[in-house]
Amino acid sequence: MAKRVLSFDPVAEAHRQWQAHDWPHADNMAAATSIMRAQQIVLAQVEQTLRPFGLTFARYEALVLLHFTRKGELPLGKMGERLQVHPTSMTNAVDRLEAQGLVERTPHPVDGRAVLARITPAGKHLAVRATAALSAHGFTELGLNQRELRQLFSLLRKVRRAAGDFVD
Amino acid sequence: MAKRVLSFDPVAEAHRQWQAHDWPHADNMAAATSIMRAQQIVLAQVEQTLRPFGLTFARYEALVLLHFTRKGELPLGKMGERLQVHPTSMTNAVDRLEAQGLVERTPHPVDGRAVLARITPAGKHLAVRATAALSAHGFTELGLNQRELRQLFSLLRKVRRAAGDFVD
DNA sequence: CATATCTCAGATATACTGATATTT
DNA sequence: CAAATATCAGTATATCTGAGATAT
Repeated sequence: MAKRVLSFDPVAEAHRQWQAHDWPHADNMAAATSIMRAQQIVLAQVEQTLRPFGLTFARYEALVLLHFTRKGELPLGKMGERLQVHPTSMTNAVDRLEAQGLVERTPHPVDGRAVLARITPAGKHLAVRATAALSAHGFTELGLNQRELRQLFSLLRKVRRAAGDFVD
Repeated sequence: MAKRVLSFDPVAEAHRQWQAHDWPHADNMAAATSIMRAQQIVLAQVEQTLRPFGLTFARYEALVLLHFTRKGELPLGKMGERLQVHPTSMTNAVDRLEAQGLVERTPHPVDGRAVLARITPAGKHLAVRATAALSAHGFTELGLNQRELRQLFSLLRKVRRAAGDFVD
């Protein structure tokens, strides 16, 4: 990574350009671009924090999802649905987690088509340790106070709902 | 993609779990997770919109950056710095844009080490058309009013500043 | 000589398409 | 038989590491 710090806000600069060129929806473009760029930055920090644990963010998400499930197991299809990833990507992620001894595949008790991924004791242990590391870096250094954090969550929730992430 | 709509908000559900397990910084985790997931959704829409133009979001960003530059040209290094991508990724992106006839490489007039990427007339034309398409979909369907858009921009700007995206 | 800019080769991660086996 | 679930093979994209070429 270049990792260089700019002396100006690139999104604000782009916003000025969109307005100067009379391109429509400049505020929308700026908000969307902000989401993209903030994610890029947060993801880079998160992946750096997870690397010593041998986890990517995608695999960490899968592991924590299982950890938070009552029986510690879910069909791969449900996991992909929840994490919004392609079925083949889920197969791949579980392949890797299984190779690391963090989850294991077991047959579904009633639906012979489905396969369950179940988190192992080692997987639970790593999920806790990795989350503690993220709490110490990455995920907690957003620079917002509690009111702002909740405001941000609320706004992005609207975005996600409008985009069809969920219905309620 | 699974493209299935959940009947609950997965981030809110995770937030409940973090609180129930007494994991610290639950509000921070929820906000960060919201950023990741919103980006995932917006990016998918954007890439779908750009596909007919033969562009990915990464290449679109590079193209628009050149389009917004006075002379329509920039050294690859500056582009990578601005877009926060690895030098080799920039080389790769310009390779593809050049193969599509949207940019061309020219030697830097004074610094023999540097290479300029310059947007072509075809590149400018495509940048305008692709942006119009994004204005009609993806980037504009955030589901927020103007006040909310600016609030979101402002909050994410704080996040980006705290993460060292820029200084002002 | 040390640094900066770009490129190339190789490795890894994710995603998508299309096809297939199995079960419902 | 049609639909659902998971997997596999092959392809594409993007990222990163490490090395090297050229210029400052």
